[in-house]
Amino acid sequence: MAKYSRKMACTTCCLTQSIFRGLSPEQLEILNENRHEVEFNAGEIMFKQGTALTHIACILQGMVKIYIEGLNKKNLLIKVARENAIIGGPGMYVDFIHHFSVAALTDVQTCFIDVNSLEKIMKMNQNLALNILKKNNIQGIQNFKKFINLTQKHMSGRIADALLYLADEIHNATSFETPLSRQDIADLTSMSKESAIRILKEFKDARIIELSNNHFTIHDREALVKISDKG
Amino acid sequence: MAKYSRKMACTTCCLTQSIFRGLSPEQLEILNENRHEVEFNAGEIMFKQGTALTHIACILQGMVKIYIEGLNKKNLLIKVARENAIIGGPGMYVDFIHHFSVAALTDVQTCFIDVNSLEKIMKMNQNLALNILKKNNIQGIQNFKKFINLTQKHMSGRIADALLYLADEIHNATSFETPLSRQDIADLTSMSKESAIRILKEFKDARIIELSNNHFTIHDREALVKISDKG
DNA sequence: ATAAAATATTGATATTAATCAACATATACT
DNA sequence: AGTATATGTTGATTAATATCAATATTTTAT
Repeated sequence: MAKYSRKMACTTCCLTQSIFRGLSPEQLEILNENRHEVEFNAGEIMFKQGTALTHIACILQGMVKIYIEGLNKKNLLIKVARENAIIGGPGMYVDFIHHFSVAALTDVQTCFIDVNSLEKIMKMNQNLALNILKKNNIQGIQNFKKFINLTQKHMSGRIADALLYLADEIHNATSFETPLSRQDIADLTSMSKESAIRILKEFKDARIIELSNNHFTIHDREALVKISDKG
Repeated sequence: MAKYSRKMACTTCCLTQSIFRGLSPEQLEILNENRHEVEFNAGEIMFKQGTALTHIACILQGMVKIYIEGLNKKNLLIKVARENAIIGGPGMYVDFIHHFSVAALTDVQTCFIDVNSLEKIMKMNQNLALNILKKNNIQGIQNFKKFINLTQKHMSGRIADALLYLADEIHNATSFETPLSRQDIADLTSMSKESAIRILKEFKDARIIELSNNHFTIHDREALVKISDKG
C-alpha cells in the first residue's frame, strides 16, 4: 500500500469517457470528493478475494492482474487491466465481497471510489447504472469466450489465445514486454507452468513467435489464429 | 414454436417478485401490453446463439437448458432454468445478440418481453436497472465458481458438483427425475459422455447415489461434498 | 407389436497434460 | 562482487481423460 495524493480532478480525468460519461458537473464533483488516489508497488495486492468490496478502483497508470484464487493454491487469471480500466466485480449489489483478487504487475497509480458514493450517483443519474450494466455484459461475453477457450481447446490453442490477447487487447503491438511471469501465463491458460513453457518453446521453434525472457514478438499472426481456431 | 395465448396479467404474476419488484402499476401495465406467451415443446430451441436478442424470456412452467455452442459441435451447458427464471443474456446493451442458445428440456410455457419495452421501463424506474445489475452479478459469481469447477477439478469433482447443483438448486430434493440426457450432463461438466457415465457408475457402485435411467437419488450427500471439495 | 433410430453402456487403446526431478538462469540481498 | 532466492527450462514418468469400437437399452415411428 502507499501514499495518498490528489493529482487530478474527475472533471479532467479521461475516465469520464468510460462508465462515467453522461454525468453532470455536479455529479462529477461528488465523485471527486469521494475518491482518493493510491499507489501500489509491483507485486502488491490491491483487492484480496474474500474481503469487503467497499471501493471500486480505476487504474490511472500501470498494469494489474485480476485472478480467482481457486483450489490448492491454484489461481485462474481472468484478465489483465491497465490504464483507464475500472475494476468493480460481481460482488457489487450482491454480497459486497470481492470475488477475485487484484495484484499490481507493475507499479500502479489508482483511484479508489467508495461504493456508497457510486450508489448515490447511480440513483441520481440512470446513465451510470446502464453503463455499468453494459460493461458487466461485455465482461460476461468475454467470460463465455473464456469458458470455451479453457474447456474445449488443447494447450496450444489456449496459449495462442493468450498471446493474441496480450498483443491485441493489452499491448496493441505485435512486439511487447510483458510483466506476466511464466506462472501467470500458465494461470491465464489454466495449465501447468511447465506445459506453458513447453508450448511457448514449440511456437518459438516453429518461428511463430520470438521470445527472450519477457519480450515477445509475434512473427506469424495467422498461424496463431489458426491454432486458436482449431482448438 | 407454438401457439399464442394470454393467460395471465403481469399484476398477478409471481415474477413481479423478481427483477420486476418495485414497478408501479402503470409500469406493470406497460409490461403487460408488451408481452406474449409462447409454448415450446420439449427439444425445441427458444433462443439460438448468434441471432438477434429482441426479447427476454420468462419461464412460467417447465425446464430449459442454457448452453454455449462451442467448437466442433461441442456444447457447454451453463445452467438449467425453470419456473420463475428470467432469461436475458450478456448481449443486452452490448450487441443485442444471443451469446448462448436456450432449448426446452420439457414442454415449457414462456412469456416473452421485448427489450425496447424493457428499456423504456428501465428509464422510468431505476429499480429495474439495479435489479438486473444485481441479477447479472449473481450470475457472474456463479460463473466464477464454474470456472474453478471446470478448470481445476477432476472428473469426479465435476460430476459431484453437477449432482449437487441439480439436487440443491434445480430440484430441491435428494431424489429427482432429470430431463437431462447423459450428453447434457457431460456438457454441464465439460467431459465426454462416456466419462460422465463412468463416473456416475463409480458413484453408484460406491453407494453414493442410486440411479436408474434418469432417476437420481443421492444417498451420501457428505461424500459428494467431500469429492467436490477435494477437486 | 415391431422395426428403426436414438441414447446409453462398457472395455480397450491412444492422447493429452500433470507431476516429479534435475538443472539453469535471473534477481535480490548483503 | 558473491551468495541466496526466486523464476525459468528440460526430460522422464505417471496420471487423467478422450476416442474408438462394440453392444445394450430405450424411445419413436409405423
